[in-house]
Amino acid sequence: MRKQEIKTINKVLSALAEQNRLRIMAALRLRKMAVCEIRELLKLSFSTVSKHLSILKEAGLIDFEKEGKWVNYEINQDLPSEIKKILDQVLSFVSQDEQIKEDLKVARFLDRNKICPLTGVTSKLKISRRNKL
Amino acid sequence: MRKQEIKTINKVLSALAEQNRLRIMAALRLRKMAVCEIRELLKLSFSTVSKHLSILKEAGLIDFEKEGKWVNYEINQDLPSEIKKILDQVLSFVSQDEQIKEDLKVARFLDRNKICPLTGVTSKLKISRRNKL
DNA sequence: TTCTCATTTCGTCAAATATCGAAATGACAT
DNA sequence: ATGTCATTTCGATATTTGACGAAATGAGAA
Repeated sequence: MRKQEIKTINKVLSALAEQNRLRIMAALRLRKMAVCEIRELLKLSFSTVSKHLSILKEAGLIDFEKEGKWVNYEINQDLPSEIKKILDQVLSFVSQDEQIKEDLKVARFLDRNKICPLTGVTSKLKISRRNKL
Repeated sequence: MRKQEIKTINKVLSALAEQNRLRIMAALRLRKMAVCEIRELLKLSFSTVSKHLSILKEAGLIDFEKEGKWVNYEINQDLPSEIKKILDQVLSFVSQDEQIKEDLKVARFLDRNKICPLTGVTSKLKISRRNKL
């Protein structure tokens, strides 16, 4: 079995080499968050946020746990120490960034119960479900 | 002036998030190298190698100096300490990789004077130059 | 000046990526 | 079992990226 650290690190670096995913990681360092909260923070579509999360998950950087109808994402607590060091360095560097600072302020006050019902995609769903029958 | 650490780190991470560029960085940690040596190591075309080098340069990770007809690339000695820490962590991690280990062995014995003249792209160039007149 | 040759730039192509809206999923409440 | 709702998956599209060969560049040699 050939050692392929380069593959591992490549996945991690690729996952981190995107602004929205860095914002997600920075926010998750503050606290665990549901997808809809992250969506509100980044102002992206659900599908896009979900994709970003799956990339971070695939790289082993984050994990999730289900809580009722929500899925809470959090930074993986069992990261290999070398990867953890890199992540910490990266996140401590971006913590100086104005956008990230603002994100953290916003994230403190995000309330999933207020944010999530307000997406307004309900009626269309009903119709398409009805057609299926 | 808005602090944009996220842009900076994004450039660095994007530059490092590619296997061939990681191989280049690992090799340059061993010693400075000319483009043709790097080309030989990676077995890619000159244009591709040149592009990789420009991306690493643009991210501030490497520098070059001219030496006669060669251009020697080397790791930037004046990296901000936070970036240097990240780079060191990344390179120390990949140093365990089999491909990288092999690269380093090869890099020790690469001789630019033997490698570079053997590319065999000469005659075509002469023709195109002649047409220009 | 003119030639040579290492390197860079340009144009193109295929593959990968970021994004979206629509539809599917799946857990909880009714 | 049915409906609701947060989330994921799918399909389409626009952009970016990695790769190449051909041509341009530019410094040193002749």
